[in-house]
Amino acid sequence: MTSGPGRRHHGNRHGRSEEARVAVLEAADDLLVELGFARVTMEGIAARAGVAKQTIYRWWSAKTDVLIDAFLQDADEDLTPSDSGDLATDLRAYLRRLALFLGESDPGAVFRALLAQAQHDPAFAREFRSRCLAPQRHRDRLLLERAVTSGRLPSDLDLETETDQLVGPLYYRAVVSGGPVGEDFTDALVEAFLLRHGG
Amino acid sequence: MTSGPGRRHHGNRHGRSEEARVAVLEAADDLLVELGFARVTMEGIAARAGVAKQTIYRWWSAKTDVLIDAFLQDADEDLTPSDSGDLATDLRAYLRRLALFLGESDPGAVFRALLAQAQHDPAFAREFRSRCLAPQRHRDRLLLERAVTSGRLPSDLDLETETDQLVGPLYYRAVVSGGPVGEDFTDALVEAFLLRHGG
Amino acid sequence: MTSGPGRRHHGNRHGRSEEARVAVLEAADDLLVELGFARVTMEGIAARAGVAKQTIYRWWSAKTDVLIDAFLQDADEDLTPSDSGDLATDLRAYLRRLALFLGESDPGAVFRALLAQAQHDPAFAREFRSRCLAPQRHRDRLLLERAVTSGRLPSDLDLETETDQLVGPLYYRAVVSGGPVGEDFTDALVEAFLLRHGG
Amino acid sequence: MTSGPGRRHHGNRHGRSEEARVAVLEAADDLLVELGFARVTMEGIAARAGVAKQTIYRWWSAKTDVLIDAFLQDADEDLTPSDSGDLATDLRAYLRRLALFLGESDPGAVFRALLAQAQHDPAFAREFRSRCLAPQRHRDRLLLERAVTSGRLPSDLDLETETDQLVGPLYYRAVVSGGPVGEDFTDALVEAFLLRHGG
DNA sequence: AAATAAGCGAGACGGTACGTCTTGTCTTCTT
DNA sequence: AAGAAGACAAGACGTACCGTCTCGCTTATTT
Repeated sequence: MTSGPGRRHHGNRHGRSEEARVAVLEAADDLLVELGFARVTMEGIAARAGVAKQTIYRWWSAKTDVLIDAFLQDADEDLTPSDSGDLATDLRAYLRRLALFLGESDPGAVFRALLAQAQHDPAFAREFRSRCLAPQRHRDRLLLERAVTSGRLPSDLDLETETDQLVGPLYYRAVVSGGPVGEDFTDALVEAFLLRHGG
Repeated sequence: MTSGPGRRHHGNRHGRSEEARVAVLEAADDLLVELGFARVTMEGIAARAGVAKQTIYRWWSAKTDVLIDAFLQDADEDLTPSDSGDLATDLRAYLRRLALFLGESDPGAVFRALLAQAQHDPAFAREFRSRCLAPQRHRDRLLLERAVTSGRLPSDLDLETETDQLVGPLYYRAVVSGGPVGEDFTDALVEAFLLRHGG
Repeated sequence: MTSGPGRRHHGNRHGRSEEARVAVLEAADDLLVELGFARVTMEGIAARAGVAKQTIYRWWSAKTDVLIDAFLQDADEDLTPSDSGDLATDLRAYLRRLALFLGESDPGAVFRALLAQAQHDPAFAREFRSRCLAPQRHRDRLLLERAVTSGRLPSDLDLETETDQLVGPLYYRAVVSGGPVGEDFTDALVEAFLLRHGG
Repeated sequence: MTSGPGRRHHGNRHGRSEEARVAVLEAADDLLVELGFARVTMEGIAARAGVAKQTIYRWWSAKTDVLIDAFLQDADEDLTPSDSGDLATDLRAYLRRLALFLGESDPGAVFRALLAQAQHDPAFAREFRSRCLAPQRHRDRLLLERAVTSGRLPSDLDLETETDQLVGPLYYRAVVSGGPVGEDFTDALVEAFLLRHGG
């Protein structure tokens, strides 16, 4: 219970309060899941976090900006693809985890809310794409990239289109149609891929 | 200075004003394209339409409700699949039109905005799914349905999964990744489908 | 308990809500006396009056503007000089009432607060002078004016300076020095006046 | 680049920085004249003085406290009555100087602002009366006191009431009515006094 | 010389109130 | 009866200051 070197205090000249930062991100996360995006407000986040509004505005520009940070803290760890050596196995595992993430998890709810907000606000869309979607896209295509590098897939493969065909239907169900994204479905996507590329 | 027979007046005892209805839908449509969803307000719609706020609230529950009506007026006509007899040709044509609709058209912008709002508000999501997404889903699977009925595709085909694989990547690019949805891409989706089933 | 023609309701196209107007003025008056000027806030007035902040801002520009209205409702009735025919008697009576008003009454507290605020804000000072001080000044010199008109005082009397000598010391004690303003004091001011002008 | 002997540096263990003290008082004075009391803030004073807010709060309790100090530095020197031996002459001279002080000078502006604030805040009123008004009151009655002591005025004179009649109208014009306080006016006040006592 | 300790500039913090904006309801008058 | 007008209660917005706090620096004295 010692105060280590990373311990930040309220207000000092060397930067922001880590305590406040974490409280805000957690409050935003919780409120989104509890109330839904529309009813999350800066005032609500401040009250829940026990923080002054000005402290939020000092470090974030809007509630979407808070939520991006909240999302980024969770997304990396949950979604890094494994690498067993067998492409089919890895793809099946990754799509299952992606499905759970998008459809069931709290960070997934944040992701969908931000994705929605990006439709409403072009300026935010740019921010969201570069900070959230680009890394996510990178994870989504990572297994195919590795397979090309290791020679298990031909080097002239159109990675963009192939990735879209692999994960697009999954996002579609999770975000647009609201259909179920169970193992049957994700496995079928992998089967279709293998049919195209000879697995 | 006479009023023609079809002329509807402000306030009358014979039902709602068609004039006001149309003015509201057009104002909503225009404002969405001009300002983006976030900056469309009921007050703005009323002002643009030259209509009292109460008139809007009398007939619609919220701005999303107005936009659904505005969308439904435009969507049907644009997206009914043609039927040339050749499945591959029809699929290619439909996906191209769907891509243009989602990515470029004004009704497509309304659609994306409403889809986004459905992420933020579960109650609206139900409304939107039944009134907009279900018909859209019906159009998206119509060609495959016909082909099954006419025997060109096997009757045990999983229509849901196949439709998702066909249009999912397209929605994904249009709504999520923001990538281009040109002919190359839509044709590639049809090729993949034919590889699975076209023989 | 009927709703007469003057009865005003919440929001209609023909003007403001009398109910809200009165509630705001009373709330402002009460809060000033209870808390003192510095702790009267627009939010506090709104909450006490059961009124939305916007309703206050629609009709008043600031809390001082509300207080001016609150003051004007009370001041007229309390301070109209009587006219017994005897100048000395009338002057003594008026100064006593003025002393009580400035030093003891609730409207007097409002007056002192507004006078103070006028020192702090030149723009408000102009407003306050024309709407409150000018009528007050008129009341303060009314007895002398009448006496000049009726010939009891010479027509070349410098009314401004005489009025200042009569009431100035009283305002000075009430507002500046905080000294007592009892009958001894007000009567002494009248004696001095009579000494100057021959009783 | 040497530091002179009187030079105070940031931080030392034996007392406050004279440099900071002076900078704060000057900043407060300047800002009051430039912006008016309402727009003078602790943050503004700190910024103008090139001083940390905490430094101000360490030595003063509020902006009014700063202004009292700023006022006291200027007031004494300007307003000590002269003593020519002739009461009427001295009174005329003093009232003219008092009028200029209250109505035209920068310290007079500070005085009026503090007087105003004393109306708003009873606790500050006590502070202000004892530290500013009492000495001022002493100066205002000094000439009459001396005249009593030296036998030029009767020893049973009610000094309080006489002083009020002498300077009250002047304060009244300067602070309340905003009327002009020229020589005509101040001389008239002295004439009235002489009429009462001058013989 | 090193250690100590106070005042300092800096600025983040939890708060409160500001004045504005939009929402959805309501009432009145007009057509 | 429907519409136009617009006042209303509610409550979130983003900003400005408040007064408190911690920090690391500078400096004068003490050891």
